[in-house]
Amino acid sequence: MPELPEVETMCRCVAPAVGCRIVGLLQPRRKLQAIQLSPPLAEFRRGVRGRRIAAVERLGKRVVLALDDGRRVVLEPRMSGLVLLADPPNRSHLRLVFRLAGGRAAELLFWDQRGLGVVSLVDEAEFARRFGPQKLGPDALTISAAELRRRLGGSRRPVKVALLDQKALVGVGNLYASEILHRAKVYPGVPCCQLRAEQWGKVHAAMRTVLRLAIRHQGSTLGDGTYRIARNRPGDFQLMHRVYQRHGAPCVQCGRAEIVRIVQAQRSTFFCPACQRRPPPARGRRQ
DNA sequence: CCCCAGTCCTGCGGGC
DNA sequence: TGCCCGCAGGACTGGG
Repeated sequence: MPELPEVETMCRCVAPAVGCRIVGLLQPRRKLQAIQLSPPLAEFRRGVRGRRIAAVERLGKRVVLALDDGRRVVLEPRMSGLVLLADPPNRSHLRLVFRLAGGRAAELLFWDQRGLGVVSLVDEAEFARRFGPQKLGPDALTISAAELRRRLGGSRRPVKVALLDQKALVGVGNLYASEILHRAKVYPGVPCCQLRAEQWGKVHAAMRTVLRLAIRHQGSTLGDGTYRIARNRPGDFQLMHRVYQRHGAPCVQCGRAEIVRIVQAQRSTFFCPACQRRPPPARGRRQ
């Protein structure tokens, strides 16, 4: 499931598409549901044909192609999508092919096994409305510790659930949220409003450490194997996971406890009960 | 506003 | 061998 490190890796891999002109758009129709395209294919094709790709940018967990007319193609991999220049995991789940000319890449591909991905062509106004700062918070790699605390510190939600809120900050998903809190030694169930400033500092530092390290390792390829990088190779940050999907295994940090799996907001959370102690109940005030 | 539950989708693994 | 079910969860929607 592509989160910030995986999407950053995709953006770096498709950077050679910058400068290319889009000369065609194909939607291979196999026995699969079509992914959500907005606007629909014919209008989308008219909109991108002849346009030059001026930039490839990451917006949280999305890949954005900035076109030379000011419009943007926003590619959302969601659960199992990939943005690639070549060598998708297979041809049967290839959803969208941008034919390119005049540069260093021949095609830009959107591949998606599960088909939950979404691809949109938007003008300036629609981009601001759907993907602007009202909808999406600052990037997890550039937000300051103070801003993180300001945006989440008042919430009564468990900190792990709040880290996934893309209105507060973008880029953190289910996998990295568990890894971040383990490094920060913060119990995932603690309400945000009970975290002290010093603990927000630790969460912020751990977030930067984990995400940067994961980018260096080109992201995490999980058991389903759908996440691939260039030349159809897996990432390797999964080899460095300390808690995610390691329930029942000993904690590599303390060696004293087994990693535990719980469910929060219908999603799996993994943590070490020794390193990430549940804080004592608040005292001193009635109720 | 805040927060939760349901929905979309496909592949896979468990149970029988 | 095959079928059904549950599960994986990012982002959106509807409702309390």
